[in-house]
Amino acid sequence: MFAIVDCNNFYASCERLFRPELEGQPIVVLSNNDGCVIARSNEAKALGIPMGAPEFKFRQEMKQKGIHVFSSNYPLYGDLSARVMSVLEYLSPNIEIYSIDEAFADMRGFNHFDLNTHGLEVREKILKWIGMPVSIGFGSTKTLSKIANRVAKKTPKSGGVFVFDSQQQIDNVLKKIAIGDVWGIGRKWSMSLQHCGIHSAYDLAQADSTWIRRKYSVVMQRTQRELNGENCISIEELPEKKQLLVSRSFKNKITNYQLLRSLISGYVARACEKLRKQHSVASSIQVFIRTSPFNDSPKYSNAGTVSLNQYSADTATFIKMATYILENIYKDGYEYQKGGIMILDIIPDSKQQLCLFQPEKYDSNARQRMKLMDHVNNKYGRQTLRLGSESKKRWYMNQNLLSPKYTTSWNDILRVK
DNA sequence: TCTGGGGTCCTAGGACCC
DNA sequence: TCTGGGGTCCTAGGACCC
Repeated sequence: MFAIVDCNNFYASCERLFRPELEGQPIVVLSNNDGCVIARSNEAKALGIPMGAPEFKFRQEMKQKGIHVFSSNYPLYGDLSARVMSVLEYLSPNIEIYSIDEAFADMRGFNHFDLNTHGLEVREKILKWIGMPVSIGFGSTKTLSKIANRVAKKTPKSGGVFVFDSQQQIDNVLKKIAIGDVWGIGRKWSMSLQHCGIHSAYDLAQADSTWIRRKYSVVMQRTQRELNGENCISIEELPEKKQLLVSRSFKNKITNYQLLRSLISGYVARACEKLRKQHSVASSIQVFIRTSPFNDSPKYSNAGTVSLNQYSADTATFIKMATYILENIYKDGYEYQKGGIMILDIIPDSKQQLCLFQPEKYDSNARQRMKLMDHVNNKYGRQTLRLGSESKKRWYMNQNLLSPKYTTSWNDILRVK
């Protein structure tokens, strides 16, 4: 048995938490750079604001309809997420944090529990202690628990919790779930399946398995098996990242190499922080830059990768590599709209193969420096210590509608009269 | 004027090896 | 005239997720 806990309209709920007067009001949260809508409260959904809507196209409409619009505030969301996750130990000892607002729980061994009651209790705790509304679904596979979660969310009388218990009940629900709403079936596959007469989750469960495998892939076949109660996707506790990506769209188009370089350096620094935080090292880095795909100005996009013959997590080393790549792919005369870096070939620090001619893990001086830098930055805030090549402002983004960092910044703490 | 960011897994095809 | 069989590794691209 699995459970999935999913925060309702997470980002919108976070913004509402410190602005209780917004309860019942429509809210949307914008992507980085205030580009497009990435989260909506139920009220905003009801007013017809689509997911992914470009902000500038809907600005008038949102204003007119009295929708409260926020820039995304990741320090706030990250902190509230961590608080919600910490309460989940009351649900099960074995939790997999699946995304910022979702976690799976391994419910094996809970056979003698009344899962519905148990779920309702945990839901109540999270609501009371954190103020975050969540939905919880229980099913015999991850895919079925996702569907149970959907039922919990859409059925008010469920109280936010739904448990699949009989096959009859599963069949009845699956018949009502549109194929595109199944976890693992996206837009492309959904269209194709419907073309073949498969319209509901039930249809997919009943379809010929070898045909699914042949026409699509093992991936979809797995989803089908999961719908039929066969466990194919297991719980993984905090899997380490195999690649790390940091990329941003720029506030204004960039035509200046120096600025681009300093931003790219900042991205590298951020990625290396993440790398060290998960106690890993890596040997390759990729840098990419591109012009806007949306306008008529000349298009250019390029990327380059370099590898080291040694593993490292040293920011300076990776910045050097990134700069080398950038020098090679940068071309004058274009208006760059986006750039990013990817750290590849990541392995746990403890498992690295030492080099025959350099029988030391990455340079111990560098290691010391990074340790110090992380320590200072954890204590006094990001970029308190940074490398000279990094831009002072790491992101170069629009965030015109940003809410305070209520829970992570002393300066932003809520004042109560 | 203005269109997000960060991940995973699988497959096919090419280069290369013996 | 006729030119094998069995592998590995890497990369790019396409699907998916939140």
